[in-house]
Amino acid sequence: MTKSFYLTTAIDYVNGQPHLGHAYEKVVSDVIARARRSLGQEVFFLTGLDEHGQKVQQAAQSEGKSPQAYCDALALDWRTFATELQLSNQDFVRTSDPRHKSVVQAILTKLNNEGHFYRSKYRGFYSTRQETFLTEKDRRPDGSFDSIYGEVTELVEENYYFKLRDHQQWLIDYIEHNPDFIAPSYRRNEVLGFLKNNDLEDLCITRPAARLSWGIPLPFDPEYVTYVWFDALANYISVPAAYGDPALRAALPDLKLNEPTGDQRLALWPADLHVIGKDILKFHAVYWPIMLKAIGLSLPKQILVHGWWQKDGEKISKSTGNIIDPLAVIKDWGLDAFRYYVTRELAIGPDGNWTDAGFASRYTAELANGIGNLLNRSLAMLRSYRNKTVPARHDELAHEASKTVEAVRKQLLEPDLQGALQTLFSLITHANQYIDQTAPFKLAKDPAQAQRLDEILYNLMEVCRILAVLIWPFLPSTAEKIFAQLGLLKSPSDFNLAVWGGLPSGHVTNDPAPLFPRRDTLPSPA
RNA sequence: GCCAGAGUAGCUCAGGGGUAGAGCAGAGGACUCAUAAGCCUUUGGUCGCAGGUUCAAUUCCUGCCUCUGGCACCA
Repeated sequence: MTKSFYLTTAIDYVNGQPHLGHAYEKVVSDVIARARRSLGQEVFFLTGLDEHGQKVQQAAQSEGKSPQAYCDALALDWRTFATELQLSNQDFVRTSDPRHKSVVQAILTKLNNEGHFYRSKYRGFYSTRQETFLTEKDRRPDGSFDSIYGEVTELVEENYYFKLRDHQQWLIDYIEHNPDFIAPSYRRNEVLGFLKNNDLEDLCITRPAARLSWGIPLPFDPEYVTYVWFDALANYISVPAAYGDPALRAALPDLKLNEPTGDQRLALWPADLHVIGKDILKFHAVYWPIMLKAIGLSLPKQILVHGWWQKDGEKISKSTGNIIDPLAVIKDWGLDAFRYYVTRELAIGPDGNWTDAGFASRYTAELANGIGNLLNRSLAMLRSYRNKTVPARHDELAHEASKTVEAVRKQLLEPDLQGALQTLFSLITHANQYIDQTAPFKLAKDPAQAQRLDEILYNLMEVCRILAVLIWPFLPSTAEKIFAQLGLLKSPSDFNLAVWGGLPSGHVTNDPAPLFPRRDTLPSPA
């Protein structure tokens, strides 16, 4: 059993409908997953939902539903969302899954037995709305609390805590010795700055069941449910454990979950990549590694931190109506146009700025006039001049194409998705220049130039074929369409197909049809 | 306030001790296979401000100004 490339997204809190930020993270992750598969790796891509907590409990109550029924309904929307984005995830985890609960309880039992937890009283001001205790730092000069906290009450509570204090130094060392552990590097610097300038405080990992019943009960104290950390973060290992991952089974020998047999067993841990938003960096780069070390597991290879989207230079906000509805955009422009814009517009890391004009501009200039038109004009010429039949192989653009292929391969592995798209589009530009320089439409009028015309047409068709393979991780449907128009029966999902000379002489293509029809309207307001 | 980082063409950004670069936008042109697409040419800049080091600074140093991110929740 060889270990798969294991890739996760953050699991989203099931409190409302998916928006652009969720869609972005999922698409980026999916492109990486598809790229790795295309390059020949076995990939396990996991996404899912975080369902426990007070907000869900309250929302369910106000709708007169059980929390589980409430989550079931929303989970349907989120699964549909994943489908609409054409995510290629292998599994979809929900923290209310029985398999997840079993793993969480096994972890808690083990860490409790090994003395990682202690019980302690805490008196403080509690904000129900924010589900958090407030400190003196949260107070305003007049002693009151900001209205974002809602009603604040003072209460005394006994809870369980996870000892973090002893873990600070090894974690600093680990991050310093593993420069790729947190990417981009400025996020790594932030974490190191935090770890070096603050003393870690122990982590409160429970809530009294009396106050919060919608959670996973502590196996050693039914008066409590576990809270956030050992619930949500644990999804990354609960699913591998359910698939019988050897590393996890070894770390959690008392796990009460049937082990799958034969082909269903998977080796996934350690994760190769956690894709997360910058808001949850600390949890993933500080708490999570410490939890894993305590459990006795190795750390994920990389935490890749993406930025947030703005719209028209302003913060996206439901209350001001400054929002993007990804599903509306997809309905209007097509999924691949959406996937293209969010991966092309910004690198993974910095914040991005969504503008409808920018979206329309990339659609027209790059998708319609770029890749769409290149395929269209190339196929149209082959149809007019050679009755759709591919001439003998000729290698005039082979060098340029293979240079592009190798550069894209590197960028996909990094992963530099924006860079890969830029590289790939340089081949489109090159092919368009080639058409102008060689003017096949002039040669077609002179029978004496038939040989030269054959050569040019072959080069164009072959570039289009290779482009489809390169673009497949980003725009799977478009890549399939290109192959279909080229009359190819295979799927463009294998990077090995991006080798020059794949089109056999005599092969007959199909008719051209615009991949991205030009349009003159802006996307409808979300 | 503290810690990073950034200020370069209308916009987004790359670069880097010695005549300033790309893409998009703008202007002009030749062509016609194509989704009136594509191609070629081209106008734009005291490289944030002030000092310093140097034969030479946009680049290195110092100070200042402005902005962004992090330090508290949120994809």
